[in-house]
This record gives sequence, structure tokens and C-alpha cells, in this order.
Amino acid sequence: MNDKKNINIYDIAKISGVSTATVSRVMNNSPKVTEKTKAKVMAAIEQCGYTPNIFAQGLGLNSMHTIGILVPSIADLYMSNAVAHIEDILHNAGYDCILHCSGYSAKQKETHIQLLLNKKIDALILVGSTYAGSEDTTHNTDYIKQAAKRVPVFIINGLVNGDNIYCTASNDYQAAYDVTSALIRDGREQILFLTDSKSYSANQKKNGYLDALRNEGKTLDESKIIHTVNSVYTVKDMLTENEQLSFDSIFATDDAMAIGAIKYAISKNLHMPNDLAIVGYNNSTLCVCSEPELSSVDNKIEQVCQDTCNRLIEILQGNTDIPNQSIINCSLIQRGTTNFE
Amino acid sequence: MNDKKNINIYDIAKISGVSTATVSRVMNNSPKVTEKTKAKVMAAIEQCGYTPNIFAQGLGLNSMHTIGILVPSIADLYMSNAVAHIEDILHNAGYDCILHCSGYSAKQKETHIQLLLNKKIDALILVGSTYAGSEDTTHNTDYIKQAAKRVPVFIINGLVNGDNIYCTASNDYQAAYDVTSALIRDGREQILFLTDSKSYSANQKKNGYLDALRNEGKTLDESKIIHTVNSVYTVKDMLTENEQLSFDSIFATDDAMAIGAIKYAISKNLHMPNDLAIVGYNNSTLCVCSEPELSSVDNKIEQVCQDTCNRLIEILQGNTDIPNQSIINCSLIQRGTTNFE
DNA sequence: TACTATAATGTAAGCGCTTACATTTGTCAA
DNA sequence: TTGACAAATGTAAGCGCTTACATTATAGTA
Repeated sequence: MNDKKNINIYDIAKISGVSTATVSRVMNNSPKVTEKTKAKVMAAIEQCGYTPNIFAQGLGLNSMHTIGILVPSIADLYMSNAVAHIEDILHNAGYDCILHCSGYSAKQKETHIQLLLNKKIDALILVGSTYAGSEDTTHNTDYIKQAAKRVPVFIINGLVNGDNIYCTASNDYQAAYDVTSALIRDGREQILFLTDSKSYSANQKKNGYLDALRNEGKTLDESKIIHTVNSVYTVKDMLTENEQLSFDSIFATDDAMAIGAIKYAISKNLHMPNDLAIVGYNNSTLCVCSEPELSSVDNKIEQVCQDTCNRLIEILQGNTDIPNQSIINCSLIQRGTTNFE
Repeated sequence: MNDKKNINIYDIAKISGVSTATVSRVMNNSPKVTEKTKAKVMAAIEQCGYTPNIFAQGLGLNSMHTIGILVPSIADLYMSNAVAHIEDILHNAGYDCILHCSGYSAKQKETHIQLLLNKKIDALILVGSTYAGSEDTTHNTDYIKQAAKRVPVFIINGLVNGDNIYCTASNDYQAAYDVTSALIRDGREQILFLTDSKSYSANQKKNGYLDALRNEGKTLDESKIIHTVNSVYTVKDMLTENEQLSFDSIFATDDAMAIGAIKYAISKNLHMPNDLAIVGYNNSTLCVCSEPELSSVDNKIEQVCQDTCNRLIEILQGNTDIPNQSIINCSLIQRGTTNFE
């Protein structure tokens, strides 16, 4: 199989009648090569269809122009979108991406980061769901800090303080605050808050929700905060079965949950947005599938990815004065399930 | 940055008092090492946190246990799901995945395949949208055959004949045939066929649709075949604007298009499935977002991926008698937009 | 005990590139 | 024409592994 001898730099050197060093210089666009010899070498390269052996290259340079990307799950709509953007941007900048899907636990992430580091990646991008916040005392980010000793680490929608760690996040706190305020000013008294995880983002959203209630002088009712699974039917069933629950609006931290709420409303003949206002999160394709369509927070995934990649590229180019944190503001896209001014 | 000297196999050899060959053997679980020396070496490895340099390893082996995956777009629901499964399966089998998103053109794919090959991948997986069929005369698959000379190529939902090329596809012809037949037996006279691409799968679906019409003795009306974009609103608008179009059922080759059809029906106050039956394709999350929910063909993405990976692993293990083609049957998931027996 | 057969370990040659340093070639001024 | 200096090119030493082959230790047998 692999016994067919690939042509190497020595072959090219011999054919074009120069040394391997010169061939190498041509390959790497070194300025110190005559146009004439360069042409000779190029001709030989063309003729043989030569491509340098990446391993040998890496052995010398100890870098492969490769970025590791770790996501909990690529099947998740938000993350697949993020990866699509990241891959595109980085590829255009001359980097390759190695993708790993780890699952959500810190343990799994740690393992995968190790694997990624073994691949001699030049930088590491962690997408989403970095646990944080005082509630989660068991959480530790040591493995991330450890990784940052080897390569710069970029976290999307998470927050870890440390050397060589760069975070970019959508401003989920502000978005949640604004949505909640808007609901209150719209006259809503009982806002159900549906959340599906303890990720950094989820936490930010919850804090925004709580602070808005507080600042608008509302009393906080813990029973209005519901932890559930990010699935249409789980939410619909949950709402149907919990008859004692009372609410005039629902703010869900993901569109799928919000769609579940819409289906519940339809089944109960509740009119939206009058009887029930609903706001989702992520502004995904799902939003336009229902009738009425779902109002949702656009969390600017593309901008977040762009920002992350920009900084990554800068840093890999040696630029050192890059801020460690960056925040992108979101915006609410109103559709049929709300009716704010 | 990279000047921190990594510990290497020589260090471990020295510390544990053996030769590098023995260390290497321990690393690779060679059977011919005494438990005692193995323990010594392992201790040194643990102590130093040694991990082998992947480049040096690759240089010797000319393999990196890495599989290249090429998808046109990871933002596509179907493809991100496929990648999720593939990544999971292959990772459990000890392989790493390099992901490239190429876009849909053959030109782009060719470029990306080249890049992937340069990375010394052990095999290449191409997901979807391989053009095929007599209509597309400009199509050529030479670049795929070329790639197959270097590594085994696995195509998901595409068909290319050639040495070292292995195809796995869902049986889209049969599924489309069955759906169309079912619609006819359900009493539908005018079945609109919505399609968004000229991919191999799309072509299979169309053929299934056409053959079913033919076999059920229906006359074929070319105007019922509509090429459009896979977007909810494009389809809804298209249907709304084309008032001369007449139909009593719609078969869309992707769920998003079918959802567009549902929205059109709702806007026209058409009752589903009585006034209008609708069938989508892919059985994606979108199906349960609408009301009524969308009947859709489950094209068994997980099985297709599993089958592909199984064969890939077999082949990389040296097994040679692997069939070149494999087909997975689909099944229709009925929901609110159809009412077949 | 001496001699084999075998298992365990060691030696050293590659793998194909990059690059510091050495050498050669070319240019220009005196 | 020669010498000085710069530019272009060449030489060869790594980079850290794997593995064929050589060597040594171990066990088994007569």
C-alpha cells in the first residue's frame, strides 16, 4: 500500500541540479533565490507533482499550521454553525482544522484536549459550555490552563481567566436582561425562564433575567426558573403536565425549547403573543418553521467566530498586545410570538 | 514559544535505563517486553508526562491515524449530523478526523481533497452531493479516482465507480418511489416534486418519483418538477406567487422546503393532509416544529455513517474483500401532513 | 554442565525536511 | 586586475521516532 516510494526533496534537487536547501528555499518562497534557479526548481516540482512530506516538515518546524477545535457536539445547531464559520475563516488564513467532539463533561473535554495537543496543534478553540460561576463549585478549569501553557487557547462563549487564554462571547447577560425588561414593560407579570444547561452562557442569561426582574421591581419567584432538556417535545410535555404552573410569557434559552412552548400554546388554544409571549434564543432555522414564527435573540455567532479567529491569527503571527476578552452584542429578532414596540 | 525542549524517547530511555527501541516497544504495546521492564519504562513515562512526537512518528510510519472528511457545508443539518456520527465512531476506533468544508463545486472539492491528501490522511470520506447522472455532462469524477490512488475513498450518498472507492448510500430511489406510490394510492393526482440540487441523491429521488408515476400509469407532467432553493421562505414565496400551479400533494427532497410548503398551506387555509399532503426528507428536527407536524423520510443517516466507518476500519486493517457499494433502506415517518394506511 | 532454541533487549540506519554555517559566485570600486 | 563584500548556493547536522538486524540473557534438554 504505502510502499510506493514518494518523490522527495532529494529527487527534486537531483532533477533540477541544485541542493536540497535550495529546493527548500523555493518551496518556502525565500527571497534569496535567483529567478533562474527558482524557475528550474519549479519546473521539476511541477513535472513530478511533488508535495513536501508534512511529517518531515513538522519534525523540523514543530508546527503543522493546524488549529484544534473542540465542541461538545457537532450535531448541535449552534455549534455546527460556529464550526462552519471557523473552518471557513481559518482555512482562508492558511490553517487546517482538526475537529473533535467531546461530549459535555469536563472529563471528556480534558481527554480530547490532550489528544488534540498531541497532534501538535498551533492553537486550540473551545466552543461553548465552559462551566463557570460560583454555584458550580466542583467546576475546575485547570485542564484549560494547563493546555494554555502549550498553545494559545480561545474560548467561545465561555470565560476562563488565565495566561494565554482568550475569550469571546456574545453578550448574553445583556440580551437576557433586555428581553426580560421588554417583556415586563409589555405588561407580563409571570415570565417563565427555561434553561437547559449550566454553561457559562446559560448562567449569563439567567443572571440577566434575574437582574432585570430585580431592577424592574418584580419579586423573584424561583419556581419560574425551569431546568429542562433542549428538546421540543420535552418542553411541550413538561408544560402540559405541570398544570399548576402559571405564566403569561416564556423566555427560553434555546429555540427548540421555545418551539415546544409554541406547540403547547397551540394545543391549549392560547393566542400568541396576547395570551402568551414567547422568546427563543439563537435565531436558528427553527424560528421560521412554526406558526406564528418565533421571536428569538440573534447571538451573532458569525461575529463571535470572526472575532475569535481574528485574534487567533494575530497571536499566531506574533502580535502580543491582544485583549483577553471580547464581547459581542446580541439583538432581538421579533416575529409572531412577541409584540414589543 | 516553541523553544521549551520537549522530552523525547531518548530521555525516557535514559531514565528507565533501557534502549529507545524498548521504550518504543512499550509505547506500542509490543508483546515482546518483560513485565518488569515495561513497568520501569511506564514509570518513567508517567513521571515525565511523556507523549511521543507525532511528526517523528509519522515520518517513520508515514501514517498518522487520521481520516480526512470533506463536506460541502457543515452548516447543513444533514451533514453536521453525519459528521457527528462519523467523528464519534472513528474516534472510538482510534482515528482522528480532519474536517474540511469545501463548498459545492467540483473545483473547490478538488482543491480541498488535495490539501487533505497532503496531510497524509489514511482515508478520505466524502459526504454527499457527488454529482452524477447523464444530465450533468460536464461532471467528472477524475479527481476522486485520482485521490483513490493514494488512499481509500469513501463516499456517502454518492456513486463513483473505481478502484479503492467505496460508496454507501441511503436507498433514496426506493424511498421516493414508495412515497410517490403511497401518495397516488392515497388518491393524489397532482404531486409536486421539489428538489434543490443535482446531487446523486437528488437524482435518485427524482428517478424514484418518475418511475412510480410511470408504473402507476400516471402521465408525467414536467412542470410538476420544480427546482428551488432549500429554504423555507423561498418555497413558500414560490408557491404563493405561482398561482397557475395546481397540485394536491407535495413531495420535497428536504424538510426545509416541505416546511415552506406547510406555511404556504396554512396561509391559504388549506387543510393538511386532506386538501394538501406534504412529505419532506431527512426527518430532521424541523419536522416537529410545525403544526401539523411534517411527515418525512428517515434516510437513516446514522446507519449510513456506521456502515461507511465499518468498512473504512476493515480496509485500514488490511481486509481486502470489502464490497464496493452498500445501500441502506429508508423509512417514512408519518406525522400530520399525510394519512396513508 | 554444555549446548540450543528462544525470548528480550540493544544498535543504528533510515524517514524527508529545515537551517546554521561554509563555500562559491558575482559585482563593483579602486 | 584585484580585493572586498554581498548574494546565491551547498553541506550536513539535527528533529524524534520505528524497526531490521545484531546481540545478549533465559530456559530447556541431553
